[in-house]
Amino acid sequence: MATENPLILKLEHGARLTDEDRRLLRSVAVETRLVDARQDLIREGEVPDAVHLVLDGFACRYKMLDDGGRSIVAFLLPGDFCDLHVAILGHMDHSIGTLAPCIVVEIPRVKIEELTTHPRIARALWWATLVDEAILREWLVSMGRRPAHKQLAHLLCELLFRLRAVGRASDGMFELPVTQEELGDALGVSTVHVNRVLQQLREDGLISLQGRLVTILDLPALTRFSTFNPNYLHLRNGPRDHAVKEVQEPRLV
Amino acid sequence: MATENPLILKLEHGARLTDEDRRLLRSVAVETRLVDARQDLIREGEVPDAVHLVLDGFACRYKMLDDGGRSIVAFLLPGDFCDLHVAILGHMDHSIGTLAPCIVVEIPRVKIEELTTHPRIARALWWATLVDEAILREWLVSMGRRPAHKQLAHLLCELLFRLRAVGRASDGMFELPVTQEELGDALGVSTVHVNRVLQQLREDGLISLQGRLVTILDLPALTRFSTFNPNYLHLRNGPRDHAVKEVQEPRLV
DNA sequence: CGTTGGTTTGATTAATGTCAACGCACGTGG
DNA sequence: CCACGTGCGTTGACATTAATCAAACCAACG
Repeated sequence: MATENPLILKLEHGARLTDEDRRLLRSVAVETRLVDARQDLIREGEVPDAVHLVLDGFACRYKMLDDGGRSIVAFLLPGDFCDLHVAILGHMDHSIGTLAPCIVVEIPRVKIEELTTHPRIARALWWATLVDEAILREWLVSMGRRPAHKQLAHLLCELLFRLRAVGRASDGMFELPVTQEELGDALGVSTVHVNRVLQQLREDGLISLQGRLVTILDLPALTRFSTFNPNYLHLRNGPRDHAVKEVQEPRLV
Repeated sequence: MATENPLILKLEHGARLTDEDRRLLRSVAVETRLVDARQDLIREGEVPDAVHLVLDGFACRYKMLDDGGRSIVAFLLPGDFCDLHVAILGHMDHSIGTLAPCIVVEIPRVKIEELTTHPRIARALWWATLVDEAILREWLVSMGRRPAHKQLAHLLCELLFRLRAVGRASDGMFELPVTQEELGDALGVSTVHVNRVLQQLREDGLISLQGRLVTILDLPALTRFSTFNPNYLHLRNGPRDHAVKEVQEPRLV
């Protein structure tokens, strides 16, 4: 099922979708576009009127600093929206760029408005936004209170869970098409330090790296080491676990 | 106008409210409750069904770490919602506690749903959520890429702008009823270091501290020093600038 | 007064940054 | 097929930032 639309796979965690919902969601992901690695999808200050959705690849939100440094504040994985919100905020306060080659869709704003007339989809999109926020909070905790090796270990756990939720990881293995410099920009740490910390995790037998393929060798140990608790991702236990009992839909908006 | 309902003052930055909207918003802020300093409003894991709104005082979102440390991931100022979202996510992935004595309102979920049937209010609440997210991103940048003194300076600039937006700061002065330990928990820095960094800012003539009263002595210099750019707060230039031309209301939800 | 919570100081150590160089794989043009 | 350039990973020596530990200090308050 790894080739199923990652958006749907993801949103299933946020709301109980009907076949009709799924059909509708599939219909927005038709006019795909292939974008090279290291291309900007949107830049800080711009006012786009379409919403970008990543269907495949690896992208990020980032801010440039005046000293030329870059701070990556989020990784965007298959199924992630880039700028669902920007219509309300007016202009982008950060940029979005690909890290690896990506398949993206540009969804016109009217289409989004149409989607959100469907209560379960609207709820799922809210859910996705709020999970993004929860991830930001957890990154802040990592950045502020965890030493670099635990921070990196925590990030790898998060990526494993998020990628698994969209069928992009299996058996503790996933692709991380990112340079150590980019990792450093996400961790707030120098490239040199990323390299050393990575070595330590390998020496400790927690992970292995073959090219850009990450293998989590001992997830329980890595989880313990980084004090990772997946609660903040608000995923259902099993992906697509339809056996969970029905919850009311509190149409917040 | 500093005693006007801070929620309304804040939301005016996010949408063009009508008198009717304002009347409605005022009506939710009636059954206020006084909460002592250092009390939890909600704890991680709980599933509250009311929404908390801070009307006065100083609160924070935080997460506890297993080593006993605390990470403060947001400051909640007058006009800020604590948990507008939690209905959708199910359970809290962090706690919320007061730092100073607070006046809070608990708004039942139905009331929120009623509010969001009004398009301008719905839009304003979306806006508030997205600004919270933007603030998180900026904190992440600060944490990852700014040395502690710039990080602290940046935070003070942010607080000045946010408090000014709700009429709680004037002339570059505002109350910061927070201990240095709590500041450290927010900056991801030890108490001792907060103290030293604070001294430096005072020695450099950028700020002054009399008790819990912060005075920004040289805002342009502090802004430059911390590379603060208020864009991410998405405030209108002048508070309540009704001269701005009408923008369409993209009822996202 | 003595206690308590918060701030301040100094000495020492640990984490991470910076600079500089090297190695290695890959691709490209001669 | 080879020489070279380029991007990325790796290493070592050294500098800086911030953590830790411990103590002193200070004001508020019962």
